[in-house]
Amino acid sequence: MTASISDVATQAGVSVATVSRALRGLPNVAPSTRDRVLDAARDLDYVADPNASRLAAGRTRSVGMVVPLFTQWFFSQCVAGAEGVLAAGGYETLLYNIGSHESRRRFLTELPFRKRVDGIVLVDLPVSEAEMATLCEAGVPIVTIGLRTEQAPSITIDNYGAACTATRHLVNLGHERIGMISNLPDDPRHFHAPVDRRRGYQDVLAEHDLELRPELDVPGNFSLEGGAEAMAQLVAVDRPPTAVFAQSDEMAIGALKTIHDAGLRVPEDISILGFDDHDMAEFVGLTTIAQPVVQHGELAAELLLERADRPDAEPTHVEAPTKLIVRDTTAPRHPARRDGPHRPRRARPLAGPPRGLP
Amino acid sequence: MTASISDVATQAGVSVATVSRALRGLPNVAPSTRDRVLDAARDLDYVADPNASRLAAGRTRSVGMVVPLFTQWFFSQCVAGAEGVLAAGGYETLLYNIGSHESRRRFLTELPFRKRVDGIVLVDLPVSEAEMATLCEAGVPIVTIGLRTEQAPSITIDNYGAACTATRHLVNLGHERIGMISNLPDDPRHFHAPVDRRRGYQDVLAEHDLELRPELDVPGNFSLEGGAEAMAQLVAVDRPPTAVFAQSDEMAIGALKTIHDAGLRVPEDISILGFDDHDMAEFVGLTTIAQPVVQHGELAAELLLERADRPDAEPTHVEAPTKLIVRDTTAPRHPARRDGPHRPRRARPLAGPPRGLP
DNA sequence: CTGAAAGCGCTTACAG
DNA sequence: CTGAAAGCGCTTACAG
Repeated sequence: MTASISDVATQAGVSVATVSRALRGLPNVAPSTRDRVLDAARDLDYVADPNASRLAAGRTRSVGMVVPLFTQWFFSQCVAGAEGVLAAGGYETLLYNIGSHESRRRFLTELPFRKRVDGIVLVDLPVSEAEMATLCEAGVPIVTIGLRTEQAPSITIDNYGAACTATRHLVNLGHERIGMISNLPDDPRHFHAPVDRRRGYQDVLAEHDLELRPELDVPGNFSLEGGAEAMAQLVAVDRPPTAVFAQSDEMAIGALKTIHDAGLRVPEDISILGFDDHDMAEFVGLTTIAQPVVQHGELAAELLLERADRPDAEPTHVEAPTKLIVRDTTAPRHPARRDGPHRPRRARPLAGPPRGLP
Repeated sequence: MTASISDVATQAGVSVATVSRALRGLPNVAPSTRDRVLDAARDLDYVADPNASRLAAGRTRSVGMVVPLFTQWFFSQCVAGAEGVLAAGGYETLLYNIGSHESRRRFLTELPFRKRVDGIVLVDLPVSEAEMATLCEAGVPIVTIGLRTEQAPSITIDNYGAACTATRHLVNLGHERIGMISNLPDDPRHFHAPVDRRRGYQDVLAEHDLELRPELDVPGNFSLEGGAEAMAQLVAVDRPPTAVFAQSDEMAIGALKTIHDAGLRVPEDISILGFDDHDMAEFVGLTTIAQPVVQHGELAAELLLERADRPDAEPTHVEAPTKLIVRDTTAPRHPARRDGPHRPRRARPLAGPPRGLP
C-alpha cells in the first residue's frame, strides 16, 4: 500500500509529530532531522493524505467556485482567473455548477460546501437578501462577483454607467430608434446587471428626448440563439431600430447572424453594440463594452484568501473598470447621406459582396 | 459550533453507528429508528464532514479533470459535460489546470491527485508512454480524452478520417492549392490530433496528385490570434492557397479576420474550413468538422464511474463520431466561372458590401 | 436491527 | 528541538 506518516517516521527514526512538522516546513525542526525526514519521505514516495490533514487541522485548503452556467464564456474566464491565484496559493478549486433551477435550490438549502471548502466565490449568482443571509450562516467566507451586498466582499462593475456610455455612443452617432437585447423578463433569478443596464439605456434615451418604445426592448437570454431570436423580433417591428445595444457579446453575435440572414447590413443598415469584450468580439469587429473578466476571478480569489486571515474585517468592495471599444459594427445613422468629416467604418464582412453572375 | 454525528446520536437516542447507517440509507435500520435519526439531523442542521467520511471510508467521491487550458472552448465544454454526470452520480469535480510547462511538470512528478480523488480524466493531455505509466502507478483510475493508450479507457475521434473528409471537401470543390493551419511545430507537448489531421490532409492531397507545399502548412497554436497570424503567412506566400483547412474553429475564425483585413473575400477568394463546431461556428457561417465535445466529457465521466466498480476490466475505447458541416465559408474555386448546377454559397458577411460614396 | 470499539492518517497543544 | 497522546468526525467489521 501507499506509505503513511508513520512509515516515514519509522524510516527516519523520529516521531510522526516531527515528520508532520518537518514536511510542512514548520520551524523548530533541526536541519539534520528535517533532512532525514525529507529523505525518508522521498524514498517512500510519501504524500500526506489531504483528508486526514483536513480533518485534523480543520482547514480544507480548497475553495468552491459557484457558477450558473459553466460553458458560458464569462464564467469560464472567471473560473480560470480564480483558479490561477488559488493554485498559486496552494488551494484547490472546486466547481459548483448550479445552472438548473433544481441544482440551485439544492445548493441554497443543503449548503453542500459546508465543511468542504474554506471559502466560496459566487459568480453572478443572483440571490435575495434572505438567501445571502442563509449562505453566510454556513460560516464559510464568501466573495461575490457581480453582486454587491453588505455581508461579503464583492467585485462589481458600474453596469448603469457602462450602459449609459454604450447608449450615448449610439445616440451620438445620430441614432434615434435604439433597441436593446437583454434578459428574459420572467427569469425567476433576479440578476442585477440587466436591470442596471436597462436603466442606463432608458435614462440616456430620456435624456435626449428619444421615445422609449417597449417593443424595442426584447429578451435574449444571454445566449447566441437568444440574441438571434431577439434580433428577429426587432427586425419585424414597425419602424425598426437603426441601432441595437445587446447586453452581452454573445447576444450581439447572435443578432449579427439574424441581420445578415434578413439581408441587412451592419453597420450601414443597423449598428450593433455588445457587452463583455468576448474573445471573439475583436474577430468579428464588434463594438462593445469591455470588462476585465479574468481579473474579476483573480481579484475574487485574492479577496477570499485575504478574508481567510481577517474574517471580521469590513468587506472590501471593488468596482472594476469598463471601457467602450469602438470597432466596426457601429456607425452613424444613414452614413451615406452625411457629408461631414466622419466616414463610416464598415463592419468586417466574413465574405465579400455578392457579385453579379457573369 | 456545527453539529457532529454524536450530537445527532444523542438527540436521536441511538449510537453514532446507527446514525451513520440511517443517514446513508443503508439497509438494516428500523424505519422508526431511521425517522428519529432523520428528524434529529434536520433539527441540528447536520451534514457529515466529508473529510472524516473520506478518511474513514477510503473513498473521496470526487474526480479530477485535468485540462491544459481551461479558458479554451473545447476544454470548458468537456468539463461541463463531465461535471454534469459526476454531480448526478454524487461526485465532486476538481479542476487541475496544467497549462504552463511548470504546472504540467509538477502534476506529472508530484501526482497531486493521489489520495485526493477517486479518478481523473485527462483531457487532451499529451503524455508519453513513460508519463502515462507513472500516472497509472499512482493507483488512481484514469480515463483519457483525445489520447488512446493500452492502460486506460479513452474517448477519441478519428482525426485522420475527419481530416481526409475535410480536405476532400475542398478538393471536390476544385481547389488545388490548399493550405493548413495547425499546431506549433516545436511544441514540446506531443498532441496526437494535429499529427493525425496533418496526415489526412497530406494523404488526400497526394491521392489527388496535388502538390504538397510545406510553406502552406503553417502553425496557428489553436488560438484566435494564432489563426490570424497563420493566415497572414498564407496570404503572403507566392501562389497563395485558394482554400485553407484550419485544425480548429478558433484558428479558422482568426483566419477569417486576416482575410478580411487583407481585403479578400470568403468564400469567393478563399475557402475556410474549421474543426470542432464551436458554438460560434454556426453564427459566423463556418464550414467545419463537428465533434460532440460535451458528450466526450459525459462519456469520460461515465467510463470513470464504471471503472471504479470494475478496475480490472479491459479498458473500453470509444471512438466518437465526427461530421462535416457545410456552411458558407467554403465554395468552389472560381465560382463565377463555373456554370454547372452548383451555385456557390456565400459566407455570411457581418456587414454588407461597401457601397460607392454617393 | 443495534452498539461498542477500533481505526482511518493526520495535527496540535502539552510537556520536557 | 522532539515525543507521547489526545483528538478531528466519521465508517466498519464484529458481536449480539
